[in-house]
Amino acid sequence: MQDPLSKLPGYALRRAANAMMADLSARLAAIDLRIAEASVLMLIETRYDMTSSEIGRMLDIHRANMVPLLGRLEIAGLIERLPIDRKSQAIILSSAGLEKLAEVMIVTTKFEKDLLERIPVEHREHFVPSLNALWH
Amino acid sequence: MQDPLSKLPGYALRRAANAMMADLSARLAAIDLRIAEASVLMLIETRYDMTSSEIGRMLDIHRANMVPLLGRLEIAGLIERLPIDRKSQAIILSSAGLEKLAEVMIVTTKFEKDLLERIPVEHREHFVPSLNALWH
DNA sequence: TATTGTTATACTCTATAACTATA
DNA sequence: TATAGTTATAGAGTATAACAATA
Repeated sequence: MQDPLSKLPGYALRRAANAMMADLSARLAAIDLRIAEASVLMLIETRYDMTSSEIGRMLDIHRANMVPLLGRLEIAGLIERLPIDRKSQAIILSSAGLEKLAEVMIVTTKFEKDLLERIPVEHREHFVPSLNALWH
Repeated sequence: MQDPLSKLPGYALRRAANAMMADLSARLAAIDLRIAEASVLMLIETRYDMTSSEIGRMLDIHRANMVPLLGRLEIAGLIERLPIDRKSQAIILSSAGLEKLAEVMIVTTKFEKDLLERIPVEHREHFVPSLNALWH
């Protein structure tokens, strides 16, 4: 569906992100996860000392909104909470969470591959650096 | 805020779009418009025979969600409805809508300029073609 | 039969304020 | 004083189903 707004970078960015995130959402729904939930699983694999607030700051999710998100992951048995002190707790992957993460990697690797292949090869290497310049 | 997900094209796309749309939202709020509303004003400038359903298809907005959107624009006096037949009506800019559109163009032109300038010059020309390949 | 405009509804995502307990 | 975790709530955005009227 062509329209006269396609030449605007901001408009193209919005449409592309909406289309790709709808695609990713559908793929992750097949393994019962939302995008933000999958992001959390991927993020906490690398460290075993991240608090809910810290995860939220890294993923740009308000800590108030982390509560139901982590609640769902905990009910699904994918994460555990380890007390750091009497105020904070580390969010870590459970063994079921580690298995789920393997599924996440299969889904996201395929997704990222399909995404990149849609971009003409002469533009492809410029894609991630451009995007990261917009929010880093 | 660096994190290990930054290298993933899909993740970078989501973060960049969220950041830029938050920026654009704030700029448009200064002239009492939402992003989708501004998009409609820009789109209907070019033609005087577009129906609500047609606008929705071009902007990827469900026609059920066009109802409150156009309702707000109509209450603000920015659009008018012209009967095409007894079923359809054309959505056109009012004179106030045309004035508002001039403000929209000032805001969005500055926004698009600032956005592009954040992208390193060697990547810049590849940006819009890459994005449009993802949803066109 | 297909489409337009509409109503009603629900779910997700995001944002803010406020509270407590602890650092 | 600042931060962590939480509750409650509200505003957006998005999605589906269903309906009457008209093409």
